[in-house]
Amino acid sequence: MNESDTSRHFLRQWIEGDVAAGKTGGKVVTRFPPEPNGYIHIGHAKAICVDFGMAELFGGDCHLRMDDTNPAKESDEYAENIKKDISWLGFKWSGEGDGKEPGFYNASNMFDKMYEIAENLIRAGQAYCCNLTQEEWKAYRGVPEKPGVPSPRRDTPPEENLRIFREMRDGKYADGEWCLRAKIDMASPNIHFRDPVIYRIRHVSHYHLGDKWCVYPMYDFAHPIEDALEGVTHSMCTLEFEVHRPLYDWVVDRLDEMGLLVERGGVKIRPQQREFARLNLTHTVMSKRLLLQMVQTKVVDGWDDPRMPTVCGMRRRGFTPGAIREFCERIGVSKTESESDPALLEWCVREELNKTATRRMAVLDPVKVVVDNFVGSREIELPDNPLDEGAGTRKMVFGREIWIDRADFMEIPEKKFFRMAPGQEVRLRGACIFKCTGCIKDESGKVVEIHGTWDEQSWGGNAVDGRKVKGTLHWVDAATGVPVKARLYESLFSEKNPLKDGPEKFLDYLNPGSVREVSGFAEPALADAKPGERFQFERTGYFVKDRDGAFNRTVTLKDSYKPA
RNA sequence: UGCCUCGUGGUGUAAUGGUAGCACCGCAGAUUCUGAUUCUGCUUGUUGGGGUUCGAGUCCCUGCGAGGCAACCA
Repeated sequence: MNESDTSRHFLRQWIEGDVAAGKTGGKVVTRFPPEPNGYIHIGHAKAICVDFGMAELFGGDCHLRMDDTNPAKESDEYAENIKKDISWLGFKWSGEGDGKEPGFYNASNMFDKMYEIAENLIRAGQAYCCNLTQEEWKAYRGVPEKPGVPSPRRDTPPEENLRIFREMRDGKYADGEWCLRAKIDMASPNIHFRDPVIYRIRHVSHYHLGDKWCVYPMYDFAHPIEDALEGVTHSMCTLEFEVHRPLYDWVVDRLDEMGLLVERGGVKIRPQQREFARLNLTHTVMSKRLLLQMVQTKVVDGWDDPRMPTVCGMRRRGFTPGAIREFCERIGVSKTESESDPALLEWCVREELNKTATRRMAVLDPVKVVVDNFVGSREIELPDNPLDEGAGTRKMVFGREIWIDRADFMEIPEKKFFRMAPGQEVRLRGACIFKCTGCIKDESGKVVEIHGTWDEQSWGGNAVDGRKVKGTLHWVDAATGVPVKARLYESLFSEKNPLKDGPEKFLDYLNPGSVREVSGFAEPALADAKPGERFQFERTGYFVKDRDGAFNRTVTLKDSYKPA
C-alpha cells in the first residue's frame, strides 16, 4: 500500500490542513481509546486503522489508552486481550506512555490530575455539587425541546462545594447521593450543556487502582483531559459523539484557562475531536452488549467463536491481519451511515490467501472410487502453490481406491456438469484421466462406490492425443490418506439486518446452518499442519487449523458453477 | 413538533463550481490440470422542487428520507 492508494478522506484532509497551519507543533498525535469491558471487533478494527493509520501517515504517534473510567464493567483480562488483538492486527502504539510501556496509557493514571482539575473548576465557580436524585435530575434537565430548570444547589458558594466534593472523595456518601456537575447552561438546546455530571460516586474497586477512589470522572469530562494532557492533536471517534463535541471543547477551554495545555514545538496543543461513521456489516451484530449476550447464553462458543465478528474470532476463523486492514482501507471513511457487505471482506481474504496459502487436497464428503484397471500405486508431486514457485512441492500416492467429493459425481449428469458421471471423462488432479463406468448404490439409492478406468497414456494428467478434458477433480488416496475433521462456517445470521425487529429479537434470525462439522480424508502432508496454519483445500475453500486439530473454513472459493 | 448530522449504481466510496470515476457484488466471454486465479466486456447512480451560474453531485432556499442527542455508560 503506498500513500496515493489511500483515499484522501475528510479526516485526512482535516489533519493535513492542521499540519500545514502549524497546529500540531510538528507532530500529529492520535489515540485509540478502548474501554476494557469487552473484546474488540471488526468495527473497532476500522477505528484502529483510522487512528493508527493517520498517525502513521503523518509520521506521528498513536497512543493506546485504556479508557477505564467506569470500574464497574472493566477488567484486566479485557485490557490484555485488546492489546493482543491490536498487535495481531499489526499496529504498534507509540509515544511517551504514562508508565513503563511506550505509547501505552491508562485514563485511570490521570485520576489525580482530573480530581485537581475538578477542584479548580469548583473554585472558579464552574462546577458545583448536586444532590438531586437521578429521577429529579432527569426532570430538572428537561427534554431537548424545552429548557431545563436549574438545580437548587446551582449557586452554592465554591467553599461549600469544595467541602462536599472532598467528602465525596473521602467516602462520606453513598453512590448517587451527590455528584459534581459542570455549571454551563440549563437552557441550551444541546442536552449535554445542561450542567452535565462530571464526577459520580462509585464504591467499586478499580481493576487497575483498587480502592484508591470512590469518585470517578465521567467520559465527557475525562476524555478531553486525557487527550489534552497526552498532547493528542486529533481525536477521532464515532458519529454519536458529535453532540458531545461542544462539551469537549468547553473542557479544553477550561484547561486552556488553567494553563494545562501541553506545548510542543512552541505551540500550545489544543486537541480537537472529529467524528466518522462506524462500520456496520450486514448479517451481523456489532454491539458489545449483544455479543456479550451471545457469549453468556452460549449461542456461540465464546468471544473467539469463529463466527463472531470479534478480532479473536476472525483470527480463529483464519482471517489474516492484512485482509482485515485491506478491508478497512477499501470501505473508506466518511460521515455517511452505511452497511458494508461482508462479500468485500471475503474478497479481501481470498485475495491474500490465493497468493499465500499452501494447497492441499481434502475430501470432506467422501465417496469411494475404484479404478478397476489400476494396479499397485504410483507417486506424484504437486506444487504447494502454483502461483508461487518458491513455495515448493509435496508428494503423494495415487492408488486403485481413492476418495472424491460426493458433489463431484452425478449418476445422471445435468447439462454442463463437467465432473464425474458414467461415460464421462474427468482428470484426477495431478494423476490421470479417468472414465467412469458406473456406480453401486445401497437399498436407499445412495451411491456407495463408483467404478471406472484410467487412461494409462495420460499419467501426469494430459492425454497423449491432446483431447481436452473439461473437469479436474481433487481426490485423496484411500490407502495413504489421513482422516480430517472440518467445520464449515457460514454467516451467523440469516437475516441481512438481525436487529430489524429490535435488539430483543435478534436471536430469532440466527442462521441454523452457521456451522457444520464434517469429516473426511486429506492427503498425508496435511497431517503435519500446525494450529494457525492456513491452507487452500483445492476446489473447496480456505481453511485454518484450529487448536483442537480440526480445520475451520475461513471462506469458500468462489464458485461459478450453477446447477441447471 | 428543540438541536445536530447525513443522502451519489445492489453495496461501499471518489469527484473540493468544469467529461459522474473506482472497487465489491452480479452478468457474459477468453484462458485454465482448482468451474479458482488471470484477462476482456457489460448492466446499474447524483432524494424531489425551485434558485445562483456560461456551467451545479458540489453553492443557496425549500420539501422528503435516514440517523444521532434526553445513563451519575463509553
